[in-house]
Amino acid sequence: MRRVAGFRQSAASRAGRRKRAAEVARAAAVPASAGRKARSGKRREAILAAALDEFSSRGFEAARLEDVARRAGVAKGTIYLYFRDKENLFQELIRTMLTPLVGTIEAMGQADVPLPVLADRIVDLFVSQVYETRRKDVVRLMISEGRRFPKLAEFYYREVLSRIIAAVRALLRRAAARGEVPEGLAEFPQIIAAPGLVAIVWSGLFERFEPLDVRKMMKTHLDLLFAQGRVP
Amino acid sequence: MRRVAGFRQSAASRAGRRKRAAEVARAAAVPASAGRKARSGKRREAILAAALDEFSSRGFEAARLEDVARRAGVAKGTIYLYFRDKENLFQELIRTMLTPLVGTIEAMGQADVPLPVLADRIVDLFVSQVYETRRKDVVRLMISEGRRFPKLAEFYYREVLSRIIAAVRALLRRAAARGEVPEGLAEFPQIIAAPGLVAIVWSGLFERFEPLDVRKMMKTHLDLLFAQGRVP
DNA sequence: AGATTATGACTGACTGGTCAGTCACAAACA
DNA sequence: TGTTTGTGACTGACCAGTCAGTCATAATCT
Repeated sequence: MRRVAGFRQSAASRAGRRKRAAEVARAAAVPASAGRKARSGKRREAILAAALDEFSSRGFEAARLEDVARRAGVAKGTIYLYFRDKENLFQELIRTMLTPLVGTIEAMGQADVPLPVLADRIVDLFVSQVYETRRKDVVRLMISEGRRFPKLAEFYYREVLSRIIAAVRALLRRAAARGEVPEGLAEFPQIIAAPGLVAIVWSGLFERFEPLDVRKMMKTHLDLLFAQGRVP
Repeated sequence: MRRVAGFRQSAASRAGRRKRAAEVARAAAVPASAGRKARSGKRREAILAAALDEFSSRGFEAARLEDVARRAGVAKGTIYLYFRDKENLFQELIRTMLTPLVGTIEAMGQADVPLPVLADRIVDLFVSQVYETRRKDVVRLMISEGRRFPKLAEFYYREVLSRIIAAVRALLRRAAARGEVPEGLAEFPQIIAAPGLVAIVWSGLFERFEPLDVRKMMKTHLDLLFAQGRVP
């Protein structure tokens, strides 16, 4: 995987601060006093967090593992003790950060609550668990780079997306059976999530020109969709 | 990157293969018979088309200008006669392919047609002018790479997106005034476009696992949103 | 018209900068 | 002490962008 020369600052200008920064970061990230097991876990986490920062701001290709290492307070070679290669690091980042969310969503899909309450819950869940979180960056990364990592896209589809879709679809079907939403909606759970995705893309590209009230947009959207049942 | 006018290997030793290769490549892309003006235009187009192919399949960073050149039937250096650098090539690609669409959309925003007809028109416009077109790839590129090109995102927002949003918003306001859609919707024209964006992302990442009927999804969505007015 | 000269579009080998991944060695631990 | 964990200089491969040189075509001349 290759690089573009023009878009980064000169190597020389970065080199000066490097050593000092590494020492500071390392001390901050992993206290030398902890046991080996705990220390190892913390290192892994530190590397993943650093990787997310770097991948997010420069993109997967342009991100330098040396910068990831520095940010994690670790030497470059150390990354290779925890991850097979750059791609595997990316994979583990996605897996680690998104898999836990699935259970939460599936749980939410079980309960049959009144639609207005459901709308609020969906909005809250998205905003508090994704949008205001580093998960937003992970999702953005998946959107941006996923196409070039078919295996990763497959993993994500199988382990995350298909399960979320199934949960939402089941929920919508039950609501449709009660006549609260039209039948057609259950066929496209993607519609429910669409504004969330728009918000993530928007925040990365256009927020600075025109801020977007995510919460309000999602609420407006869901209220509109869910209002169908009220006037049969 | 600068060059010192140092020693290069003798020109004569290079000249041997040149002529044949040049003729073959050029013949494929641009007939040598055309006038200089026409020829130049075709070359530009050929390079842009090739760039779209390469950027789409490998991403901006990983795309090699040498591959773009080969695909366009042109030498690498020729690209630099038409575009300042790789980034400018990307910029021109976006500008060239998306700007013309704006007028069409603004025109559509003028007419006040019945909502069900409007829904069909929006779906048709999106599917026939974007989704089933190379513009889909351009939009995908914008989504994927736009964050790392703030100037490009700004251009795109100013010249394309803000105008589309304004047109759709005006349309929605007029519909709201007639009571055909709720007031709230006009605040978020993004909601109208959201499933289109989802479709583009989906097609790149998950189509092979679960195909998506874009037309039907968009229609379902718009019919739901626009159904509000029918039952006051 | 045909011959001659001028132009600039086009070529592609080359350079300098870049970085993922390796490995010989060092430090920390138990 | 031996084992595990960590280090960072190094290497091999990579590619954007350059520019001296070429040659098809246009312009000018006869």
